[in-house]
Amino acid sequence: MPERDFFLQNVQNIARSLLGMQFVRIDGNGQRLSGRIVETEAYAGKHDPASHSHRGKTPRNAVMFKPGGHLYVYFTYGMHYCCNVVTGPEGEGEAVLIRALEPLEGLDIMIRQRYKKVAITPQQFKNLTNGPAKLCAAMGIDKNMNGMDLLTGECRIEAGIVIPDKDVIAASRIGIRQGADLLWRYYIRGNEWVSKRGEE
DNA sequence: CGTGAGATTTCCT
DNA sequence: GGAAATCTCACGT
Repeated sequence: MPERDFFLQNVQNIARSLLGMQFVRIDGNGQRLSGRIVETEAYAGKHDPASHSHRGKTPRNAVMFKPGGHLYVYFTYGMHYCCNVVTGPEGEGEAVLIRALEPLEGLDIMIRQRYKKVAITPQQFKNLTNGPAKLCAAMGIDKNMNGMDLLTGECRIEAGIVIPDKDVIAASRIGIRQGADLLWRYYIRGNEWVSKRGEE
């Protein structure tokens, strides 16, 4: 499991390094829910027009200004939660959005939390964690987990497999207008769980 | 399989 | 007032 220093690096380095690592949550019953991180996006501080922190601190984005290694969970489109790993020193307002996971442990619990039932179709299984709001639903992440420290909490990052540079694709971030020219979205080439794949 | 409407909070203009 | 770091469902192909 990474130390604090890992989360104080440059936000783009961390977004790329998180590919292949595991995002783990220990739920209220002590069950491990986990997935391999296969897609991320870097959001920088005040100079990144697409970042929530671009216009300064508000009640919603306050956690982004904590030191790296905290969890920033936001509510969006009136419906969904998305989760980020805060990066950089305190006050920078940088974070990495976790956009997609390849599910590894606790699949039955994830399926129940996302679909409220046990039996699902193959199409529903494909949609379990291939998007930022989908993986939050499956992992049971909501506003109660906003601000949690990943180094001590029930939610953490663990070492996984190493992804070589030739298998990392950098692309434009999804769902934004400002800053669309920056290639700050990273994903694993050919991975079936990536939300939107381009040329591979 | 593709397309389009709807759900409905937070923050900015 | 309206867009936003999204997803689901209905309906047509």
